[in-house]
Amino acid sequence: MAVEAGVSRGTVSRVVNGSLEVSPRALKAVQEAIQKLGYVPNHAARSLVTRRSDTVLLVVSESEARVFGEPFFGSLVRGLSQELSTTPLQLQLMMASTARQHDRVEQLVRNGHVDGVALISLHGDDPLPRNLVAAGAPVALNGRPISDIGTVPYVDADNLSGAKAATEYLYQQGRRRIATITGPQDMAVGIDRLSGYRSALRGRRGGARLVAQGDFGQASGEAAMRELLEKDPQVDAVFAASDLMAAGALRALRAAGRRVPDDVAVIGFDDSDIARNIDPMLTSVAQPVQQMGRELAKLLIAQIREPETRLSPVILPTELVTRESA
Amino acid sequence: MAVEAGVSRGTVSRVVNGSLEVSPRALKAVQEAIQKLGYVPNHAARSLVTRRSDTVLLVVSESEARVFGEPFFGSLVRGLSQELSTTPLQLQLMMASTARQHDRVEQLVRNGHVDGVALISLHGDDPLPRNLVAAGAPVALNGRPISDIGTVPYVDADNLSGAKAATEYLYQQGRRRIATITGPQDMAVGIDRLSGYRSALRGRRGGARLVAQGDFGQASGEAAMRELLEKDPQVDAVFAASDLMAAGALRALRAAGRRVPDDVAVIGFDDSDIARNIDPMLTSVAQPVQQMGRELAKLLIAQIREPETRLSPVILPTELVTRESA
DNA sequence: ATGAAAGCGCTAACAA
DNA sequence: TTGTTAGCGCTTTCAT
Repeated sequence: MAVEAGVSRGTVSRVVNGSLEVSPRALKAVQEAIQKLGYVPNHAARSLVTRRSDTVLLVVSESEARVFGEPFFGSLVRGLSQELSTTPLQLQLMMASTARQHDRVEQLVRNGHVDGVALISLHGDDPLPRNLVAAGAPVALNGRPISDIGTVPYVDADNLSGAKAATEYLYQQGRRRIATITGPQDMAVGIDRLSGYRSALRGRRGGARLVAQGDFGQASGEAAMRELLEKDPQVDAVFAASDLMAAGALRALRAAGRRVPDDVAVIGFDDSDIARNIDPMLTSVAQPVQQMGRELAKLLIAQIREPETRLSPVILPTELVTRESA
Repeated sequence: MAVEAGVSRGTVSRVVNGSLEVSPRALKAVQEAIQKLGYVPNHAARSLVTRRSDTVLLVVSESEARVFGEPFFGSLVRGLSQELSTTPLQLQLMMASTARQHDRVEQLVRNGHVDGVALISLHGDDPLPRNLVAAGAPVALNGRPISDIGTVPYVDADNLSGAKAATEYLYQQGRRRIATITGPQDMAVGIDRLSGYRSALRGRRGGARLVAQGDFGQASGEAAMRELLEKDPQVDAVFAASDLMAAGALRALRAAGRRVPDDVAVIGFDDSDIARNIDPMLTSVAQPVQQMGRELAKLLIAQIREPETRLSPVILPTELVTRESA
């Protein structure tokens, strides 16, 4: 390589790494040699001396993956990958739910095998992000951590506004007995979507406050809807904190002989495949999952470039997609 | 490290790599030192000398990702990751749809930056697998390649048997005018599911052959169902090559005033979220996606361990999951 | 069974 | 601006 271009290895290295202190002549010679030989720097050798790995790790704490549903994962990865492709960073993947696996992640970080870590679907108050930050690694979270970590930047959808918009929409449609089916209240996403509902109804007169608990799953939505119908047979709208629960609600409503949206309007959350394919098609709050992946990557990239940066959370807007159900 | 254990670096290396030619004494000393110091070998340094990367690359040819639906991706990755976690291999991810990106994958392989490549959601007759094999890299495909490559091992679900089982089930339920909604006929998965339908009806008397084309998407299923109803208003069953198309068919049937399953039985394929959440819940053919991920990894691992191995395709069984729609 | 030493391909500090 | 050189941390002969 160096011979081919008639320069020293040092100069080749300078060209490859975009150093400004290279003569146009040498630059050209090296570039041509690179072309001709199809030269690609050896990653291991470079990594050995620079002590960078040019790798970011995506850690999936499997446990809650189900909560978000799988499509979430694919879109997020797509976004991450997209953003990383503008850098030399490679994306590495690891599932880690057990403590043992978490230890392994910590080791990878401490030994400089990865330059940064993105964490998704974390357990409530997992200590992993804290430990990682303590180890001095760039870290970014997906989803607001429930125990406020303060120092770890995260990306999340604006669940509160989304839920609020959905509820307000129902109110504006003239609905006055608006119920909600919540997600688990030990997760930020569950809490925030309930807060949004409450906030929309605050100060409104005539608005009933009908809350039933769910776990984001279909069955829980169906049960919750039955419960709501029993509590208040007059209920004329329901905001469910997930599409799956909305689908369950739809079943319960049909079983009870209520027409949707004529008798009861239904809104879900996530704008998933199900929303588009169920009958009636669900009005739902969409979150920009792929964009969230991109922002997650950006958070990491910024920290890797500028190790001392303190980043703020990134909250991405949600959007109400109206279809047949409300 | 070496000092701590009172041995040479060479011996440490021997212990770490499980060489048999180490005295129990030295072995113990080194192991204790490793424990004490939390030593982890530097991956870059090792890779530099061994010329292995201990990394396998998962390449997603984005274009068709949609066809399978996103949940597919998540489960597959989970399986892959699970299987790889029993080895020192790391999973690296890359989206590559453009020719440029394909080139990059080839370069990574040629320069020994990855030890093997798994390819998913390939375009019909993508040359990438061939090129990769030519470059001497272990390769494994997900989904039978349409142009028979012959030398590249792949993993696939038994689409033919699955489709056949679904159709036979309909027949056994007494249905005699069984239609099908196919997937695109330029993909193995579309072709095989149609073949399965045909094979089930072959030689059966009274069985109508009603075929309508779809593209795996919901809208195409709805249109296809309308078309089928027009062609044969007496149709009493339909096998759709995807759950999405089955969901579309359900819509068309409801619009036409047919009851499911009373008037028309419906079976989908994929056993996706939608199948479980739609009303009526879909009877559907399940494929073991996570298992497919595991097998994909195994294919790679086998080739990495034994470079000259010629592997056969792995066809995994499908299963008919009966619910309300048939 | 073990130590000594060479060298994997690269970057970065230094000298020129 | 460029060449020279010293390692980065590891594995792997080759001696012993």
